[in-house]
Amino acid sequence: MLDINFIRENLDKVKKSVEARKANVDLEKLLSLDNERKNLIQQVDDLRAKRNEAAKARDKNQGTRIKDELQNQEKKLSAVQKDWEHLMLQVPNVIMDEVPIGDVSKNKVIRKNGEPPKFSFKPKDHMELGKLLDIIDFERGVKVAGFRGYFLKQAGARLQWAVLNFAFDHLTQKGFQGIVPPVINRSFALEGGGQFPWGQEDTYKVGEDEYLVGTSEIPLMALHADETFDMKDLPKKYVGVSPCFRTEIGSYGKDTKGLYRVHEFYKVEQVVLCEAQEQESLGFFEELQENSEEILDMLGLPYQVVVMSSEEMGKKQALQYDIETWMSGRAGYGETHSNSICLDFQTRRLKIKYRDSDGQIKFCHALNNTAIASPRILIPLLENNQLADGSVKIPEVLQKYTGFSEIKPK
RNA sequence: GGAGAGGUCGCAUAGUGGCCUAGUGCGGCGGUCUUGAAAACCGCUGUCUCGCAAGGGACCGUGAGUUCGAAUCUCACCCUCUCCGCCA
Repeated sequence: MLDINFIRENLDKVKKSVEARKANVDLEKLLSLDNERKNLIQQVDDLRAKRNEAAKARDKNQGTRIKDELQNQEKKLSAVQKDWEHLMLQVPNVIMDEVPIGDVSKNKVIRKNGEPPKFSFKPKDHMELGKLLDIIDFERGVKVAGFRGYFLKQAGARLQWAVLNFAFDHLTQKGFQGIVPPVINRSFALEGGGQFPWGQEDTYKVGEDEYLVGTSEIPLMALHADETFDMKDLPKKYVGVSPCFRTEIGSYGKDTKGLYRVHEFYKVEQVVLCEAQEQESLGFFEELQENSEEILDMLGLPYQVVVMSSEEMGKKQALQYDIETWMSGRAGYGETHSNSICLDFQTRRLKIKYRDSDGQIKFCHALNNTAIASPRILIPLLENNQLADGSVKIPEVLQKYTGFSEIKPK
């Protein structure tokens, strides 16, 4: 959420951002509602002041008269307030200068790292390999779980825990606090994290007010909702690991085969809360980016870093880098990581604050980035490391977690 | 799931319709004293919101309601604790 004062004072900037994202928000209506709201607040406050006086004087007649008028205006105010809040939640974050304006074609590759492997044979995709090695079972997965269901078996199951553990350990060693968060979250957490209203249909609803989160970023952000930090307690650096759930309703016909787009997966996620200084946040953005790239480097996976365009990035982000990892089965790059700097967009919704050195209370800045998500990351791990007979070599850093260095056809 | 108790300003506690502009203690900040510190004493010390300001208003778990007036009464909900039951 943006500050209404910021919207008023930087209307052009906000408008540009809304247009660049092709977002659907009526800013004019918001501003007129805001005026109405301010007037009503003034009126209601005046009436309350009068009511308080009348009550003090035990003036029943005066009191009754004011009471009626007050109830009237309060009703109006709460209706306007509700519409106002509804619209405020729909205003996307302001994009940073670095964001390319336009659709997916404007996504900009800024860096490539590692060479895609060359094969002397036609590489198999992970579905074939999964079957051949007997480590993925899609047929029974669909039988049991429905569309996009899967079982990971034997070495496949071990491999998934290995990557997750590897990434989790790696970040814990770097000073990130490891967290296993709840994944059934109340609506305030999803709304606060900026998942709602935009991603509502991609979210499973499991209770009156409870939802399955699509990323541990949601509970990790909500963790400190309504808290005010001392400066000395910042930054907060967390690494969460959790299952993630996504309906993928918006991607109905897309990536229908394989492990690429599934309804449930596991993810190790980095989250940072820091002071509200753009330079400092950008420093953490870099740091989170390096961490993810380092993990891919250690796994020996080639990748490219992409700056997401204004229409492709999420509504809560001010700037978003994705990492696309080389997947030999498709002979191309596929998204595996997403790095986001959200400034105070989420923390304002969640009321996560800190007391600055000047005594002022400010909203923290927040960032999040994927460390590793599986089973999607198994795609390049299997496809890029295959041998002619379908065997798959395990990257060295994972071997202490898997306990084997190779998966062989049965 | 059943039965009780409870949610008040960072923490602890007082407060059962108007003297609550929420008291007190602890903690924190500043000062006096001291070579320095402790102790003692004095003062200050919540958040949000409207306003250029002066100054208003809101907030006692959340939301409705009763009343001229609600932390206090009514209803619903959420959460915590204790005991019992069930259970990985």
